[in-house]
Amino acid sequence: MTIADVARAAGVSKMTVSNVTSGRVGVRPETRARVLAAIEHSGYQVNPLARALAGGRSRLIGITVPSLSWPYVGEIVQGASQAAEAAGLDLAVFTWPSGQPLPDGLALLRHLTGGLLSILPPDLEDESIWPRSAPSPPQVSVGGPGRYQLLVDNYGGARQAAAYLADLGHTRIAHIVGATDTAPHDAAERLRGYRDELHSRGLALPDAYVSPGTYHERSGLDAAQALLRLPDPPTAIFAANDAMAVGAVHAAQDLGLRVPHDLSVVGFDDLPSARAVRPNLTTVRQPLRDLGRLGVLWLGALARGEQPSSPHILPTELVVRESSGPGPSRFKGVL
Amino acid sequence: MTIADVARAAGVSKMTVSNVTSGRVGVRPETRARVLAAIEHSGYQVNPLARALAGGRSRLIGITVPSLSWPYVGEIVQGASQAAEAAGLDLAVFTWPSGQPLPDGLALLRHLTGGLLSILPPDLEDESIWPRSAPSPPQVSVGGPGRYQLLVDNYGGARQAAAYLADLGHTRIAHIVGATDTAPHDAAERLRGYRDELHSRGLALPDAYVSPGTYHERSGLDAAQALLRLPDPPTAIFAANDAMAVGAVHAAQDLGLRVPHDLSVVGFDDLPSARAVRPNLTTVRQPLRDLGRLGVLWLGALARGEQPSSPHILPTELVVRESSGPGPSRFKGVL
DNA sequence: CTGTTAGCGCGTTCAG
DNA sequence: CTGAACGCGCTAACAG
Repeated sequence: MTIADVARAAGVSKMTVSNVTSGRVGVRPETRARVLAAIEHSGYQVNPLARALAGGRSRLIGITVPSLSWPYVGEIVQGASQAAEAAGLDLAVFTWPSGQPLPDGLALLRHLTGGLLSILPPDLEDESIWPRSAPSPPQVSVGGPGRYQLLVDNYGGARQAAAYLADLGHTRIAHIVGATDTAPHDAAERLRGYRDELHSRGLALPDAYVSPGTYHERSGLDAAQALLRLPDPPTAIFAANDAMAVGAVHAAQDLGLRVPHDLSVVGFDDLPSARAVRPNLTTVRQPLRDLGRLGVLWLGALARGEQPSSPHILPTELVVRESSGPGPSRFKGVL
Repeated sequence: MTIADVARAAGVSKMTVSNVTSGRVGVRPETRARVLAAIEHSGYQVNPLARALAGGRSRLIGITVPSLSWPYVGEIVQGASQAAEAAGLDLAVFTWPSGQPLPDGLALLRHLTGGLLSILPPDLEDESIWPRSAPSPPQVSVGGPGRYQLLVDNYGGARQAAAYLADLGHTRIAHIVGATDTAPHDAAERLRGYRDELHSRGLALPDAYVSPGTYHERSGLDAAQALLRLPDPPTAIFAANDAMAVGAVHAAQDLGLRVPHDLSVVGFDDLPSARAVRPNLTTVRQPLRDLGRLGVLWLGALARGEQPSSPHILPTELVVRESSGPGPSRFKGVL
């Protein structure tokens, strides 16, 4: 079943069939009906490969992600997926673990897709994935380097969290840092925001209050355990993501401390799990779905020849729930 | 940069370049070296589209998933992804929400991929996704209908869970059923396993002990709350997945009950989150990553002309953790 | 409005 | 071991 078969059956040329399947104008209604009937009758489907090879516009966009087992990534993809569906586009997801070489499958994307969205792309020397010489589809980068980048205000979000805890009366506020290999930039920015905010308030910040983590729940538990055993333990912990914040809550509970009464915990991300945990997590919300949605929108704009202003930095939002409360000074003063 | 350019630069024919890039034998080493040098120098990359269009074998496999925001699905994809990488294959993920029409992007898969793995595919009248007439790549189905299907022993797993609770001395064991729209077959099988096991032991099973859920944490919480407020509340709850089990734990805690002392809770799935929850969840482990891994292996076998014996049913495994304990009879007898 | 002529880039016959 | 010719299915130009 090729376009030629349909053309023969409808008594027209291949070109006319092509015009019909591509939804182009300028085909007489009765001719169109005849072609459509022939298509229906034969069960013909256009071959997207041949179409792409011949230079037709692609309605497929590609998205590369470091891993699909991180809920974080799933949220972004979900946002992109919805936006793509709304725009009548198809979305193909490729995993591209950071540090790994470029998967061969991506060569395909280059020829087949109308645009590429990369989540946390590895930091390539060259900004582009493809050899510069050849023409490539537009690409937008989420949280990584690139010509068109969509970012989240990690620095500002961290300052929000630190400011919130300080305003509650906490003076001993520790931070569990994110992994420095997975999303190094994000982790560094959150650390910087935390530091700057505390410094600006003249709060002491012992080295021991900055504890390394891996973004995994377990590392949050371990880090918090160590923090809480310090001679002068923190009364509040700001973790660089929700998973580690949950670990911190568990560490506190293991030591017989109550959250938020004895320890306040603030996370970062606001994944659905933040609401499924007891106590519900106070956290800095990242607009993850918006990230995916905007990425697809940008790709559409780029395809239309428009130039989004890059980089675009999305704001975060502090979501106060149950894992945070007043600092000890507020109580101690009264007692 | 086409194959012709490389051929010209290396002073050979296109055929020779093709032989080199396809790793075929019968090219003189020095010629091969010359070609490789020309490729390196020019930054040439084969166009997978043209290759596929010309009938070459594809190293790409496709996988369709209902959604990427369910951790359940992420695990399977992760397994498939690892197996694909090990086999030197590329994997493209497409979302295909159940109930939705076939995304156009899948037409592409048909022409481009060497095989298709479908997670929980919608129940099509016709077993195959494509029109039967045309040749299609092999497809294996995970948890859904199809010529080659990979399944999990949901029935057996549910019996394991019910038997375990009964062996602990529980006599009042309730079940929170999974969504009947999302993965109806799975939910029904788990319910059937639960029923059969309790019946075989002659345990009473009031209608009120079978409570509907949606697979979401919130529905587990609501269902458990209702169950625990029954005049004769259950002492154990078996939920059809981990998320609802977590909800049940929270419902119990909200009512001042201790888990597992006052209520035992068993889940289903054993997602990573089952270990990140307090108390750690006792649950029926599904080999999700194996599902993805096996799917890719089957696709490879099918490409080689072998016929896997279908359906293949993978066993589950009961993982005992902290959310389950002896039934009240054991204690009450002593007191 | 429709048909004709060229390719898109590569793999595959066949001869040499 | 290599080279020429042809075809995969479709679309972009240009005619008519």
